[in-house]
Amino acid sequence: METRDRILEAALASFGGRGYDAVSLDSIARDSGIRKQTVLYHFGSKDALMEAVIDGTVADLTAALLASVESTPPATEDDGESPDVWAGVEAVVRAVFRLAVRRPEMLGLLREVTRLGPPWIDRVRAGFEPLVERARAFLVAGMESGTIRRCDPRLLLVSTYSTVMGVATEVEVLRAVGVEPTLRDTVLRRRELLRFLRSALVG
Amino acid sequence: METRDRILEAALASFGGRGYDAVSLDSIARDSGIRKQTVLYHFGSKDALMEAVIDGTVADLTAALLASVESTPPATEDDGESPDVWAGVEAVVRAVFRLAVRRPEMLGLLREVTRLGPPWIDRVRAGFEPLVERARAFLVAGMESGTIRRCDPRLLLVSTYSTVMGVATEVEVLRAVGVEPTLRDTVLRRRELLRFLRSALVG
DNA sequence: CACTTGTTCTACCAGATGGTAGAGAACCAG
DNA sequence: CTGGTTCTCTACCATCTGGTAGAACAAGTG
Repeated sequence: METRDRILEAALASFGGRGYDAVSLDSIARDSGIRKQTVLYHFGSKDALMEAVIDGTVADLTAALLASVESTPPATEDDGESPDVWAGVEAVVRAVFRLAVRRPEMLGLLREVTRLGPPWIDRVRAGFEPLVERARAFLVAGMESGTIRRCDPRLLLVSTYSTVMGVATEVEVLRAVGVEPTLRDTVLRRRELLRFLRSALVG
Repeated sequence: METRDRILEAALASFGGRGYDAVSLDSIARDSGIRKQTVLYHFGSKDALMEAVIDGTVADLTAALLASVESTPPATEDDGESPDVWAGVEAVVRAVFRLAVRRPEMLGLLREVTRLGPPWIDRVRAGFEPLVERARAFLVAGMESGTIRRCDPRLLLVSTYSTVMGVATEVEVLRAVGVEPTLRDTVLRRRELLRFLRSALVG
């Protein structure tokens, strides 16, 4: 069972970092210290390997994000008081940045899959559906409590997602505007992003 | 000279839509109604073709964005009055959405190149440098006139870029939250995005 | 006419790709 | 020891990849 995990790890790094088409089974095998045929023994084909990588990543990302949210008090709907909406947003942003630093391949894979589209994206959509629904409900609750400005929660979710993912992972765009994405710099970026989001959400 | 243009068009559509690695010279030639060797006659190699596609796209995008900005009064620095910052932002967003509808391959190529990184990204960076500098100066002017909240203009630029590009081009993310990216829907998306940006920038 | 130049083609190649067939080794159970 | 299961390997294959060599053809130009 250990070989299987090594393959998955190498495949995640390659697929998330260089992209599905740019990576060969041979190179994944080389990274794992084995032969290509061993890869094909554990996962029947390159497509099947990609499926396994996606499923694993979706599970890990879901777990990380849920954990980050659950460490903050949830916004129950019978709570007359305004729930601490902002703490929730901040927790998620922190989780995403932690992922961007520690497991950048995972966010890279997510980007890659949204680029490749079907059929890969379907697995992600299915796996993330509860998370998306939860985020939507979170925004709606924030609007009803008056903390978040009223608008289409789905579009607000897309805007927020794009902003967070972009600032956290678009290394080349950062360089293009003269920001070197060092580790120390990441903290500044996160703080600016949180200000940006607070303005955008609270309106 | 006509064949050359047909090749460039087909290559742009393929590279921007499916990605550099996923596209073969044979398929580009097929789309252009010619043989692969004719492609290699006009552009010495696949890499050289990609370079030409990138350069053309950078030029076209620059022209489109500059035209959109110049149709609105520029913010001169000796202008004591607050220049109409918001009109500038709105003009650019409108231009990007027009591109997303009419030439989605161009924005797709831009995404692809930021994903591929060096050496491709260098050409884009070089070509966009004046545009980036102009945008940065625009934001700084907005801050000094009190229209835009004060912060690091480079990071604000990255946040804004990410949000606009995401909302305009991330089709699969839109579908994941239940928004079908139809043409009619695009207008709504743009309006919501502008509200989002106004809140985020004005703060 | 011959000669050059520009363009598109057929023919071909070496290397990489995803995938198949099957041998050999390690292990456990009887 | 024997037989079966699990895993990793070598050997091989059909196909596709980017790229080269050079013929065929047209259009000028002297």
